[in-house]
Amino acid sequence: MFRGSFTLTLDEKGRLALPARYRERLLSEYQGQMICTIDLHDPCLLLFPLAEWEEIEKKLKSLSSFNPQERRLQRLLLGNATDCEMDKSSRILLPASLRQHAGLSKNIRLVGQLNKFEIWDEAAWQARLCADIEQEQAQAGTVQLSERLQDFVL
Amino acid sequence: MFRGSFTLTLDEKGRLALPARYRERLLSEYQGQMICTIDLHDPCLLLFPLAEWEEIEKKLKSLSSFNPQERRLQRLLLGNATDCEMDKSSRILLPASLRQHAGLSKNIRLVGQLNKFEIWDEAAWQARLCADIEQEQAQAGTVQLSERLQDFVL
DNA sequence: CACAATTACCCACTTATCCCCACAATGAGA
DNA sequence: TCTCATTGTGGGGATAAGTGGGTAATTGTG
Repeated sequence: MFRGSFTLTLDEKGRLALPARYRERLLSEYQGQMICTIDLHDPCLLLFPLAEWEEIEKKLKSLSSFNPQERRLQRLLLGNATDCEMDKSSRILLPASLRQHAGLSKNIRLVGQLNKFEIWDEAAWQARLCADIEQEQAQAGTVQLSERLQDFVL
Repeated sequence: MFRGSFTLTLDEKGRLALPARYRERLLSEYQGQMICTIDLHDPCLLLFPLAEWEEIEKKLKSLSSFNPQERRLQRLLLGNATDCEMDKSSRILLPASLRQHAGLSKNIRLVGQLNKFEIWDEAAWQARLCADIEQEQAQAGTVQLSERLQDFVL
């Protein structure tokens, strides 16, 4: 599982060098096959090892072609999913369209999220981080928690 | 399974060159036999490998000839289904009637959707993409999700 | 049967992608 | 502090992909 966050740089060709600490694992466990797609709710990209992504595809497959909401989900996630194979320098090439979606500039933040990574523009990430912490503190004890969070123990 | 999206161009003869990354698979696995038909809900075409299309035909076969809605579905999908065999340059010829239905101009977007591709006019695809993302973000947490989506985890 | 229109094949050109190498930056160990 | 090893970054050039158009073959129609 992936965790932690890393600052990286996107070079002029749109390539991203993955942190050295993940390389061996991504190569041996997943043959360096990665899938990158957009996030639906935040201005960032999602980077999955292929095997993990295929789990998502299984779920997407069972959604209805006639329910507009489910179809939209399929179209957005699948339509933007791009194969990104690691090159021999352990870099992946992010297509221009995806870079644009997440507003990626040169400074990138790669965030480990269990079965995937999130790819943020560094500035957007910082802003979001501050906003999230603020909101979490502001609403402490005041807002109705979801059922799952009711029983969440750290 | 197919995923990802590609910008392609329709030439003056109405031919579409399929992305190189799929060619080998479409040839070896499906002998280059494709079926193209219209989509019922969006201004785009659907492109199936023949073997995958035959699965759809099985389902269509089991629909009632007396239920108007089901009959309509049969008529639209089957009536517009066209054989499109890949030529030796891995191109398919899209009939004028289908091109017209999807409003295809020169710039095309081919979108992988598991067992099929969607074929969009690039401008229409962009517009739809923006609209979908907007809607997805706008309704976050506010709209009732379908049962399947309630527990959808990325 | 002949003609026209459409379709398939082939070749050539332009553009983009991938592979490789080189250098810069960083950190560890002697 | 110097040296070496590893990681991060940049870019040139080979190769393949995408595209356009000429010509031959096939189909359909009068």
